[in-house]
Amino acid sequence: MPRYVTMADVAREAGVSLMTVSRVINDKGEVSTLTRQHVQEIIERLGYRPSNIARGLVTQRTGTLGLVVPDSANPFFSEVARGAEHAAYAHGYNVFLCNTEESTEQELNVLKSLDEKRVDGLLLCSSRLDKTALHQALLQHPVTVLVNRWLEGDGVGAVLADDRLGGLIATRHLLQRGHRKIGFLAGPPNSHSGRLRMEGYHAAFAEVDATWDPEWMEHCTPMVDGGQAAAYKLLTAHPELTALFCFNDLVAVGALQACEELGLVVPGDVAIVGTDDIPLAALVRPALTTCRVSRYELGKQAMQLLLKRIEGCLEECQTIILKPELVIRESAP
Amino acid sequence: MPRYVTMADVAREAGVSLMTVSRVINDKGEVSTLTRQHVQEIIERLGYRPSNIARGLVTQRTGTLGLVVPDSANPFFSEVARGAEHAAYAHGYNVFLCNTEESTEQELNVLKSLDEKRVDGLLLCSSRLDKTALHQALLQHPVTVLVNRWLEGDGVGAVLADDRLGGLIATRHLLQRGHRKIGFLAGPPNSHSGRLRMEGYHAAFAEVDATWDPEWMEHCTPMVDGGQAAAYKLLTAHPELTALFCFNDLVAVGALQACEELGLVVPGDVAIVGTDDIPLAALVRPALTTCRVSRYELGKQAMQLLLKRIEGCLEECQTIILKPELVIRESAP
DNA sequence: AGTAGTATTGTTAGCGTTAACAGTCCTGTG
DNA sequence: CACAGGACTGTTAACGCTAACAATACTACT
Repeated sequence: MPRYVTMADVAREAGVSLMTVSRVINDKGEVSTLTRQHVQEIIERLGYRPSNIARGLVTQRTGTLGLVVPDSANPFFSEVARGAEHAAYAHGYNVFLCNTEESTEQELNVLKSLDEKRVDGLLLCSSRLDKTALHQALLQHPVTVLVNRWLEGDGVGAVLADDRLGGLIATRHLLQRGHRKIGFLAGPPNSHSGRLRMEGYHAAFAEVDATWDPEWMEHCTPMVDGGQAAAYKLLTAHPELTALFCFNDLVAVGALQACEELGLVVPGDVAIVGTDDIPLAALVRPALTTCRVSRYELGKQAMQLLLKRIEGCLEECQTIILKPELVIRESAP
Repeated sequence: MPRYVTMADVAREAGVSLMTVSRVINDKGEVSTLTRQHVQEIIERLGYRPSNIARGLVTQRTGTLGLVVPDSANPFFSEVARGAEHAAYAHGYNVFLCNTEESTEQELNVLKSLDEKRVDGLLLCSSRLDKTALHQALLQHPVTVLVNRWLEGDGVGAVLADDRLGGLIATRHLLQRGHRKIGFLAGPPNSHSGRLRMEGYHAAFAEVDATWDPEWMEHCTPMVDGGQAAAYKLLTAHPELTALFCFNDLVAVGALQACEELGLVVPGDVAIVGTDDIPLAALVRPALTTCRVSRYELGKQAMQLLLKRIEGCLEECQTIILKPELVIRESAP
């Protein structure tokens, strides 16, 4: 088993001290160009790679960040992750991308594990933990930024889409087109975004003095089959519904499928509005009307906020709120 | 800045030696139940989390694996990643998921960075590096498994979809339906899978003594817009084509869009076969006929192979080949 | 030549953990 | 009662690196 080449090997080979090699590696001035070149040659020749873990032990910084998402295969989060990773790379950080698989238990596991890895910071997307559990978990971590989740009180950063506004403009659009009986596929019961969208949904009804029925709402897993099952149930139980507002686009695609099964034409019989504008939204037929916040931007801004916080900006770097816009396509013209 | 709690803190508080705490943490027998409980209490109370990096320094194992993919937002790789992550988690490992953004430069960066992080093993998907560069890069890494890429010679593991067979059965299907002029959207020129699919594509023609024209092939980026542009070009230049075989499903979706633009009906005017069976494939209209290898399985098997290799199985744990199957849908019935 | 100042290099200690070995304290046996 | 042998606990020295300080060599002056 060939050991890794260490700095000591390089130093011996080059006939200089450890510190000189260290200075060359970290480009900390104070080394004559001659020795620098010589050392660099040896490094090259020996294929030396400094050990980040030894370095981390002494500097207390690992150059590593944690990025926690419910499901990295979900196009929403994969775009957020891309934005976040780009920003991190640009600053010389690496990222641990962790899935919670929508399970709070797994989420706690992942947080613990990132803690033990001594990540320099944490980007936590759409946490499903309740307030106290989240608070408790974050106590351990030095610097954290939440995405799509608000936690009152102490200094964690947050980047949010204005979900209430999203629910509002989506529902308002449907009401403007004359719909009055609008179902809501609400996603997981413990989703914060889901609750805010519901608020917006209700607020839109209030704006036009229309009333809504709590029976028109149905929770579901935030995926295609969840949306399909919930839409099927809702449309069967409430044939009076002429529109559906959906927790996200995958759910909306599920709703599309349910309509097809039930022989309902979209948007003729039922109009459908999704949320997120995932790539798929434009590709399904009919293409989805949906509520967009740039996911890439969300991830990028969040990571930049995290990096600023790591560098000590705490007062000014608290919360960023991104406004959604409605993308009107065929499913609810 | 509140320091992390260290093992020394726990030891002092509990009135025992460092080693005793270490033994409790690692569950290495030889500790009386009484002290064990006592120490565990203190650990709990102090919220102690062992430092993986200090541990890594002495044990020479980080409990961390590298997973390198061209684009984690691509549904193909995100499923592979899921499979791989699950397998890794099940064995107590964490995973660095890294994107190469389809750039060889970025790929080298990422590999270097993982090396410096001292990952215990490396899963490298669809590497775009050429033979010597790849070989060179892997010299540094202790244990590696390649996915979707073959590298002759020395001991790296590999998990492959039988891409040649995939190209063969897809093209054979089209030939059986009477198509004779079949275009090929070949993906990036340096893609190994692409080359193998081309072989299969040619082999299928040979089976029925038909001939193909090299002009029917067009390279493209492996994404929707790449496929669209290439399909547009190909179908304009060669109106005689009645079918397209595509590097992957995203490319196939692009081809679908190109047909729409050109007023060509799928499958009536042009039949389209994709590869990979990403979730989108079943959702677009017309739904895509495509060639599937379980991506989740691919990732899982690859990770299991990697873990076995880490544990020392080198002879028996070389190569796994997964056979694809054709999923027939509307785009090429 | 002597000296202050600067550029360059070296030395020491310690980051938080574990491997390896060295005790210490029992318990049962001859 | 002495003692082997297990059960438990402690001590020491790394792991590979950098911060902080110490030493040396060189430069340009007076």
